[in-house]
Formats: sequence, structure tokens, C-alpha cells
Amino acid sequence: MQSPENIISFHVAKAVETLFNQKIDPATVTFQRTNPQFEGDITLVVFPYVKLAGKGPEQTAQLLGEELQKNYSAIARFNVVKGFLNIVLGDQFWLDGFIEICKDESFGIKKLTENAPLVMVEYSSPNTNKPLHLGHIRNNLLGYSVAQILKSNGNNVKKVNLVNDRGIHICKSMLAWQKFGNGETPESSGMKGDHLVGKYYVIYNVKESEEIESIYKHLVDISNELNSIGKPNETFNSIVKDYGITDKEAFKNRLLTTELGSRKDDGTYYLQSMPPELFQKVLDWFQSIRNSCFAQTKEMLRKWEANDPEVKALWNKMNGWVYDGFAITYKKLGVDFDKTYYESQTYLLGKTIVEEGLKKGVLQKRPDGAVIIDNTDSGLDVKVLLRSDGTSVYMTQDLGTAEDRYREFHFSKHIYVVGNEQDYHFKTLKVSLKKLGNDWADGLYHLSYGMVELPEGKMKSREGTVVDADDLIDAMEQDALELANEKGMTNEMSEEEKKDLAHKVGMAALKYFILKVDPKKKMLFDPKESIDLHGNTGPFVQYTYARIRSIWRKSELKAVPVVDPSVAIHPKEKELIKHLYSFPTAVDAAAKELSPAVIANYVYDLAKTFNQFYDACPVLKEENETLKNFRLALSVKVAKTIKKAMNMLGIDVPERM
RNA sequence: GGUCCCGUAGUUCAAUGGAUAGAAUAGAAGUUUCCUAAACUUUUGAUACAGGUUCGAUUCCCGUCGGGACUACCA
Repeated sequence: MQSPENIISFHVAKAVETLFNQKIDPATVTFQRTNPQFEGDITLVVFPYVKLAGKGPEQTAQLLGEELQKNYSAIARFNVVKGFLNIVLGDQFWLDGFIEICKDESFGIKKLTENAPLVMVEYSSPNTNKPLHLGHIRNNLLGYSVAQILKSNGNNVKKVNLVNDRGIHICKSMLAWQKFGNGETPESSGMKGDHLVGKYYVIYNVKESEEIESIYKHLVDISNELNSIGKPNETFNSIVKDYGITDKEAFKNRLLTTELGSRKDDGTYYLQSMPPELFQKVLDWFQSIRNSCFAQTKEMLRKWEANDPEVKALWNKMNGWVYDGFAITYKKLGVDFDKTYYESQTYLLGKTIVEEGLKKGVLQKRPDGAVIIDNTDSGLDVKVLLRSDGTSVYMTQDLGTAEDRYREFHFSKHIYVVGNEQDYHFKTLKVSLKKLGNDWADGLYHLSYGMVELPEGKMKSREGTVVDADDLIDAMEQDALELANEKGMTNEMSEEEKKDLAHKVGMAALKYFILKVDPKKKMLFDPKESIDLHGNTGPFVQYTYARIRSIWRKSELKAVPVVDPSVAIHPKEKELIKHLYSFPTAVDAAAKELSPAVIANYVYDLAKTFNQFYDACPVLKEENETLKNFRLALSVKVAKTIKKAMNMLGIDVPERM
């Protein structure tokens, strides 16, 4: 169905040609919403045609208005204010349009066709060392909603999850559990598996900082002692300086990222000219590094990569716990995936791409053996793709995964829902793939969303300021239930129904709150204030839906009545029809911008307009049968549209609340 | 230091280069013998600062100030 804008832009192009003898593309005709203080349904901006006309804005608009009205009978009248042509479309236009919309059950939704473009949406991508938190919630809701929107817009969508199930951070929880867990399991502790593993991740980090503190202090002592005997060993002190003794953070980073203590740094270099008891301290110092938990974690990772059966068994067991936990959270969030990838199975991908790149001369091998790509010509940097020891890095894996997926799915678009702290990574990924000769990389798109911030700033898992996903969901449901109880809505409900309502309303509040914000922007979330249930919120929209459903039940009709094309319509009704009309445009815009916020804003406006109509126009109480039928049909269509839009946001609507 | 992102009512969010910058919430004042008052109505209140481009700038460009991210042979 054509939108009024489409129809009129065609007529505008014709009018411009007739009046000013100039051909223009109808697609360039711009409209805007009519300012409420003037009369009009749609407003044409005539400034672009002022020069073509060779007349003033007022006169140009007047001429265009007259010409349009002459050729398009739906235009009832028009007025000109400054350079704006406010066009009033007759009530009949809107009513006829509404009758058309009513015939189309799937209005606003494009059907999936044979040759629909295949779009992959990768989202969620959790680590298996801790439970999901608020940041993950935004990711999951965005990913799911964008997939729903793209589906509604006629795309063949594949939702995929890439689970980060291996690496040093996973080994950290494993090590802590091994050392301090005493065989604790989700069953024995009654803890959700992901939370149990997360608990040991926290324990590990506490232990690690204690050790680093102690090693650092030890280093300071030795250095001071060397200086105090007036004969500082130059080699050792240079090492000390190198390790960043003046700055604990730098020292820590150095400690964690080098092979310190495990290779040739065994202390023997410092034997000469050092008193024996001091030398022993140096040896002890190196020994304490070798015995530290981060050294053991590294060793564990090495064993994992060597397929050590014991380590693999522990890894399988603990990851299993986490997956059970994630499954529960995903279910509560209402998100799902067509395919789940595991990094343990993909982390070696990408090496062949790199080798081919080397052969083609696109990549270079540095003297130390590391393979690099030089993206400085694209305003980026030089990036290592293979370490000097031949192992791959994060980027290598992503190159490989992308290629792998392209071979399997031949996607036309691949969307990565990942936070904006990885903007640089995804720029590099795309540029690198293109440089390696993969033109399909044009279809890669990083849906870069802003961080969720708390009133006290960014969430830090180490500082315990994270908002846990499960806790948050439970709190939302609890709030929703209490409010429903207060309203007396739950009086005649079974326990099952109460739970269902609490879940629907609580999740709507949470999801809408997060999705109504432009994904690109960072957002603020205050967990202490429970999310609003009034105003521009999910429950407001749900409430509107429930109201309409209530009317429908009371009408006791089996089928939606047919609308009489001669019925007289109220301004609020016209407004509602206008809103319905713009639904497909909103879906298009949301799909184009990959922004659920567009849908959220749309459905809020629709609900708000309905509530105004509800206040002004009785439906079942209306005595005129034709009018009553029209209002009923209008209400039902609004409810259906609300449901569709909310479905795109991943939000359920209750029949009563 | 370098690169990138962001500064809109007290607060949280809107606004394809277009008219007097919209909502919500908080504040003030109303609406219930009437289809669900989680609603509706009225009202107070904002584009960080300084330039430029334009018929027109919250939007584009430059600078200042303020906030954030990235800057690994981690993922």
C-alpha cells in the first residue's frame, strides 16, 4: 500500500514539471509533520523549488498547492505558511485507507520470499566464566529485536551466538574452583551454575591481587636492599625499572603479559657481585612468581591446548554448569539462536586466510616471525594476525569465523551486535577482509551500542558494581506483581496466571526501557529506582492493548465488523488512522537504521493516541451502530498493530492487566 | 600524546538541515454515577561555550571547555 507521502510526492513532481518546466525525482520531495498550530495532515517543504520557480516561497507554495489540488482530488484544501505548504487530505481519503488496511492481516509485515536477503545477526556472545549482567541484557535485547525487525521487513534472518568458552579467563574460574571449591556443585550449593562459576572467578581475582601485592612488595624490598648496600646490581635494577617498579599498575600488566619467571628469567644472571643471602631472595622472588595462581592459570591454559584429559574434563564440567545457567536466563529474556558457535571450536580458524594473504603479498612477516597486516592506508594501524610463535589472536579467529560463515550461508549482510568499545576491532576486521580480497566483507556491519552506565559510573566486575541479569529480572517481576496486587488485578487469578502476568509486565518494563534508547547512545540505568510503569513505558503500551482486548471481549462479536465507507470520522480517529498508516514506514526505518528505538517510539505514539481517542470517543456505548462498528474495527486494528510492534521488540502483551 | 564517540528541561529519553526544539518523570492544578484512572486534561521548565557554512543549524564544519571509549603478539 502506498503511503500518502509517496502518492503526493509523485503529484508534486508532476506539478513542478507543469509549472516550472523542470524534472525532479519524486524521491527527493521532502515532507514533514504538520505543526500542530496549523491545519494540515502533511506538509510539503517548498524551499527546494523556490529557485526553480523564480518566485518567492509564499507564491511558489501557493502555485504548487493549487496545481496539486487540481490534479489530486483527495486534497480537500491547503494553506501556506512561510515556505510550508500544509495539505489537508479529505476524511474520505483516510477512511478509504483504513478500509484497505483492514483487509491486510499482515499489514506492516513483509512476507519472507524465496530470494529474500540472508542476514546473520550475531549477538549475546557471553564468556563462560561469569553470569550475565546488565550490559549483556542490552546486547541480547538489541540483537533479538533487530533480528525480529529484519524478519518483519522481509529478510531471511539467522541468529547466531558465539560463546567465548576458552582462554585464560575461563581457566581462572577453573583454577579457583580446583583449589578452593571443595567439590562444590550447583546441586550441592543450590546455586545456579553460571553464578557458581562466577563466584570462583571472583575468588580468583581476589587471590590474584593479593599475590601481586605481595610480589610487588617483595620486589621493592630487594631493590631497596640492593641500593642500601651501595652496590646496586645494574642488570637487576634495569629489570626492576623495566618491570615498572614506580607504578604498580604497569608492573601488574607487565607481570601478567610476559613470560616472566617461567623462561630464562631464573635469576642466574644476577649472581655476580650480589651477596648470597640477597641472591637467595631474588631466587625466591622468581619462585613466588612461578608458584602464583596466574602462573598456574597459564599452565592450565597450556594443558588445555595440549588436550590434557584432566583439564578438559574440568572445563567440560564447569562449562556445562554455565550453559545450564545461561539457558535459564535466555529463556527468561525470551531470546534464542538458530546456531551457537563455540570459540573452542573456532579459535584456530583464520590461519589459512593468513597464509593465503602472505602468499598474495597482502600480509607481511616481521623479522621476529609475527605476521602483520598494514592498514595504515585506511587510517588504521598495523595489526598482528599471527604471533611470532605462530599462534593466532582474536582478530585471526574473527577473520576465519567470518569467512567460514560466508562459505556456509552466503549472507548478504552480517551484523555483529557488540559494544562500542570494540569499534576499532570491527573496523580493522572489515578493512582486513577487504584487503585480503573478500568483497563480501562489505556486508559486515558492526551494530555498535553504547555502554549501560550506573549512576556511580561504569560497571566493574572486579569492584562488584555489576547488576546481575537474573537479580534484575526477578526484581522487575516482583515489582510488577506487587503493583498488580495493589490494583486488585490479580484477585481472581491462579498462581500460574499471576506469575505469567508479573513476567510479562516486568519484562516489558525492562525491555522497553532499554530498547527505547537509540542503540548507538550510552544509557543510564539506576537499579535502585525500580523502572517506571507509567508514561513512556512498556506497561503503558501493554495497558492500552489490554484495554482494547477488554472492549473486544465485551462486544461479544465473533468477527470484526465491516466498516461502512460513509461513516463520519472524528479528528482523534483520523489521527489514529494516520498513525496506523505510518506503521510500514516505521518498520522500514527501524530495519534500515537497525534501531528498535524507532519501533518503540512508534508504538508509544500509537498507544498514546489511542488513549486520547478512548477518552474522547465511546466505542461500545456509541448508539450509532455504523459508528460503533467503525470504532470497534479501528480499536481492534490498533491492538493488532501494537501486538506486532511489541513482538518486534520481543515484548509480550497480556490480554488483561 | 594519538584516534574515535558524546554534551538537549531538575532527571531519563526524542527531533531525515526546516515553522514557536517534542515526550516521560519529578513539581503545580484538574478529570471517575461512563467501554480497565497502569488513563486523560491544563501548567512551570532545556540545545555546554564561541565562531563559520546556509534562505534556514540541536543536526554540517572549526575552536574552547566537560564526559567517555580505544590505543596488546587479551578476548
